[in-house]
Amino acid sequence: MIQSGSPTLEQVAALAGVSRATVSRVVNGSPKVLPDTVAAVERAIGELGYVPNRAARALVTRRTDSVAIVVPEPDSRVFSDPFFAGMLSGVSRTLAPTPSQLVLLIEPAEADDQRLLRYLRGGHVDGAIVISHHGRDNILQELAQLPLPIVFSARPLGVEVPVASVDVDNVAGARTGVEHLLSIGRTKIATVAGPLDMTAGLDRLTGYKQAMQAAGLPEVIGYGDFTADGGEQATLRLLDDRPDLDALFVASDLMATAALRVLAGRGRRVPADVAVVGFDDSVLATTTTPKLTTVRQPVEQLGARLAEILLAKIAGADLTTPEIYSTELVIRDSA
Amino acid sequence: MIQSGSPTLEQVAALAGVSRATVSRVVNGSPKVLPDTVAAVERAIGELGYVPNRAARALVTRRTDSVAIVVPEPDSRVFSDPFFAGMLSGVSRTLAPTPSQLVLLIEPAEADDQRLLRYLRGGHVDGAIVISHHGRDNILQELAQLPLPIVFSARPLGVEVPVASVDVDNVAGARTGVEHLLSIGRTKIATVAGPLDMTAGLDRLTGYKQAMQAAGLPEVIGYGDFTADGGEQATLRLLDDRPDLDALFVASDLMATAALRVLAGRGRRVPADVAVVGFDDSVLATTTTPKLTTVRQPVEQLGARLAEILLAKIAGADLTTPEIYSTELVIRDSA
DNA sequence: TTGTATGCGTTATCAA
DNA sequence: TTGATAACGCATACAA
Repeated sequence: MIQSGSPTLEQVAALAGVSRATVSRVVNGSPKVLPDTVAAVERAIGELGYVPNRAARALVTRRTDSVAIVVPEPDSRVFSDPFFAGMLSGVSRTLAPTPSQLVLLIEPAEADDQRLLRYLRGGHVDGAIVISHHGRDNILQELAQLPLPIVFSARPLGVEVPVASVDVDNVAGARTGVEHLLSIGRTKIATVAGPLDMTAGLDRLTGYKQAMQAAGLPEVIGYGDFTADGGEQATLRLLDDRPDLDALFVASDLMATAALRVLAGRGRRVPADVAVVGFDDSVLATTTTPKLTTVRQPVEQLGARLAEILLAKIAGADLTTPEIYSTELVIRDSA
Repeated sequence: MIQSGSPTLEQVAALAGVSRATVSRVVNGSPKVLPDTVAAVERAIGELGYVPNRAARALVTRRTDSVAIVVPEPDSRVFSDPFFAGMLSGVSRTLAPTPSQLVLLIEPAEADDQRLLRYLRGGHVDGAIVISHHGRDNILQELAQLPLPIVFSARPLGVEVPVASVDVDNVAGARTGVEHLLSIGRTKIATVAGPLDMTAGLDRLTGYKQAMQAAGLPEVIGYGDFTADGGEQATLRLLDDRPDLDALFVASDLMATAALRVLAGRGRRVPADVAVVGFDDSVLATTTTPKLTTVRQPVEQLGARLAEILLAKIAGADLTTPEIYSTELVIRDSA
């Protein structure tokens, strides 16, 4: 609607004294154009301030030069999650040097999946990255079967077909966190788990169980939902049930901040009385008192890798396997 | 590249036994089509799973049905800022029921403004929202003068032409925060200010000064940069210079978390010895110990309003004035 | 190496 | 109310 006076290939061609086709070749970097011609065309382009019309190009190439980030999650909590922020950062950094633009697809509150699927099926984007922080949405299966290059940010629960995905080894990460608590002499270690309909919640609980079983210690499990409130409730219950706890493995930093607050409220010193290990190493980990010892996942790198895989798939690569990266224990003051 | 078999208007027309033009009318909800015809066309559309080709449509209508969120800020810190998250949430919620898609434009690390400006000038989007958290970028002036509907998330510093913008009254908000500290009997009130090349940093400092002057009290100012580290340094310096402080007005929640940690480290009780008021009411405000008393800005609503204004401008409205919303003091435990 | 001609899928203008 | 037809700006097969 704006660029009514925007110059076209035609006008550049006229000014440069060549044909439209030649200008097109120059614009697209075709090798077989005489240097002189190239120079003339580029001069004309500069003079006119020519910019290719994306719509016209997309119409004939059938490529849109844009990829979607799909967030099948009406909840605005997703945005304030440092996980999402890191992903976005990694993805956009990888896309920056390419011609591809990033389109954000949020599932509207009414949750009409069909609108989203129709959009993706409509060829408006060349591919999609699904930030499926929450699992078991029945939309995941449909997304996975779309005739469109697609990558998931975590193994999508409940999806049977093989799909490309990028994630950390949540099981091993959790195990490492618990093993650290064991190594500093704690034996009454409880966990505040995440929701079990998410890969992250499920796998981190598994890691906790593995470490406890290997140590021959009894499991004490509280269930949260990856929110601060949920973490608070779970911690309160755990403390009531097992007043003698000496350590807490909390499945996310956000829930860990709540746990720290609850412990302070109950007069328990951290880490002297109760040691606490979180998961994420998000910005929250350094804003707490004491600073949080936590299991770091390289979120930005995951996002970058997600974008790389998608670009490769768009270019024709056949990638349908999960990629798993490792975590790293970051020891600060809480354990 | 994908939708090679995607049905076109032509095919729908053939199946429905009408012309392309008529199908187009039905798709675009033209009132003057016979109900019977509409029904026939819709049946064909459903049967074929027809989805309009956006590129073809954009080519002729010269509208792209997409708007950009521009982040002239290579720093990935922007993403992890709850401010950005809230904005995004508000914008996307407002856009959801419209046909417009959200394109994310991040300035790549090399900071080549020209690429960004060329894209915006190229008619790839119908309008743009600039999240200009940082000010004085010299790109702001160029953005403001683009022949494109544009809205700023804060009064852009250093831009002389009138532009549409949405922000809170940072001056009044800060004043309210300081007045609360005064009302609970504090008199030795320092501030940890934000950077002065940002609207938010500048205005909140002004608000602090106004309140202190009105109370006839001396100003004690430390300068941070809206990061946790900066807040920590500034707080340490303040405490060294004025050991007798009894209150702190910190210009952002993130810096306030750092201040709380420093105070705890120095053995000062909050709020008994030193009362602390933050600014934002982001998720951080409830993850600290004690929970933060802070000045709330309705970030999501600002984002929503930003989108509304942009849509209005795209529709032809001539809006080039700032809109200022008010803040609200949220009293928790730190003051 | 360059130019000509054609078509991509849609909307809009003008007749019918 | 509907249909035929001409753009929209570009890339590419084919010719020269």
